[in-house]
Amino acid sequence: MDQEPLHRRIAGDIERRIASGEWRPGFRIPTEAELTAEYGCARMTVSRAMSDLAARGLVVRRRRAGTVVAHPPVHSSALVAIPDIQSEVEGRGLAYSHRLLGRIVRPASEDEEGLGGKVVELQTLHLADDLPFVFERRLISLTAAPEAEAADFTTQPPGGWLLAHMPWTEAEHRISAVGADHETAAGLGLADGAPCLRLERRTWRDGQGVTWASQIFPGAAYDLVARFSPTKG
Amino acid sequence: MDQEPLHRRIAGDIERRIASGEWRPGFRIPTEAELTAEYGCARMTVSRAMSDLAARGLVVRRRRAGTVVAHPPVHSSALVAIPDIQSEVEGRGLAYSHRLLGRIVRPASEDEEGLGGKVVELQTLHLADDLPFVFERRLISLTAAPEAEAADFTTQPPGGWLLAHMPWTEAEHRISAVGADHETAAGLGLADGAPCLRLERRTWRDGQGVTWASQIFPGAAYDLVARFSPTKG
DNA sequence: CGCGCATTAATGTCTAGACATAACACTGAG
DNA sequence: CTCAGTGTTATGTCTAGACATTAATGCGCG
Repeated sequence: MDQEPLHRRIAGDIERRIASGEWRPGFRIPTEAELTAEYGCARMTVSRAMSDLAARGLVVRRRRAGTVVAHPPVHSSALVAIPDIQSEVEGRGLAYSHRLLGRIVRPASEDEEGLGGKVVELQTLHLADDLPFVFERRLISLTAAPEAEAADFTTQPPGGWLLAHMPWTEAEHRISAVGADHETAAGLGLADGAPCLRLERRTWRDGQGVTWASQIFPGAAYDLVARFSPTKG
Repeated sequence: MDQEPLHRRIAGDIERRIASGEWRPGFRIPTEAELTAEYGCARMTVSRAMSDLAARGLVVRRRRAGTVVAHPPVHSSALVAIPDIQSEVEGRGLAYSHRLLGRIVRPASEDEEGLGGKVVELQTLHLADDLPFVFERRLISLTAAPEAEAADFTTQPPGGWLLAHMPWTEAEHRISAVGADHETAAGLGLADGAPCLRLERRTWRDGQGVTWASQIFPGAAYDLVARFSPTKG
């Protein structure tokens, strides 16, 4: 009944004392030598435990000065995960489906320069149990992904196709609230101007724009939710 | 000019090959024995490099089966950081200020049970260069934070006060789009029903509810934005 | 007093082993 | 053919050392 390796137990002991508030930020933790004596093990074992805590940002280590409990970051620290639509729908136990509403190939306009010369423009409606869930407008760069011109987006939604075919190296998300325009409202079955959550997503691969997507969720039906604790990455 | 420790160099070499796409997800990385021979070092050194990569989620290690490049997570993987309002405003080079619009102490209602018996209810308006930026409603549990009854929220906004006085162990965020109700619209200087971004935040300390906050941003004026690359945590 | 230098206490890296453990692969019995 | 046992392989943990690096500290000199 060993189960837990020693270095994990040591790290856990320390973490518990930090989480409980017994050791507040700035508190200087016992040295490796002291912990080595306390646990009766080799220094490397203690060292590994402490390095792990340092890597997770719970403590700060400095030579000669010792190891102190880290001050929690003041900024950010709070996140929301943005799910893949299909996983999200299926995760709620609903049947996922989608309909391709429009598809044209056209030259990129001026403000879409990053996507190169030619793009595919798509309109897709994502449904959960046959009810409209998300209205998506998407541009895919044919410079970055020429295969997209031949891809069949009626069987696979464009997001899933891209995930499989074009890994990205950089992305930008933008979340905002908008009133539904006429086309969106019609697609989602809402009144014009109804509040909706818009998620814009742009991705690049090595500096070349790959895709731009605007996904619009009915405000009443969908929330982005995240639950987390500060110590867990 | 050594600078970089060997284990870091090894991990870096591997990471580069993963990032470049040379080693795709599922690819089986050379074994520790092979890398040990290649770099002419002890196995522990290679092991540490690989453990670090595994801890960061770039590779998956299994006994006997070896180490393979991890498949990027389908869910999450995409995040938005939620900033502290004051930092956000000041980060844009604007002057931050706030006004306490209302403050009462009352018993918690039924659906606020998690907050305990008595709560402080606050309405605060956050301003950027004296223009309305966020309308915030907040409840603070007096069970979890009795000092809140005496705190002066006209000098320090409740979010900042809590950050300093009550560290949380768990939090939940919820982002949604709503139409501005009459009170909110008045505070922000919008028309009733104008689309707004609502950020709800609940925090707990050891299972005891600490606070609930609803922050409403004018849809036209504010987006949550995040830019990132997949390998960086 | 203040400045520079040597001391030394702490972490950082690395080695060459050892044994433990998980899981794939094979083999022989039924 | 199937299944249980067994061997093998790769990772997981741990040790007892060694030397390197950093920076706080104290000390002596001017």
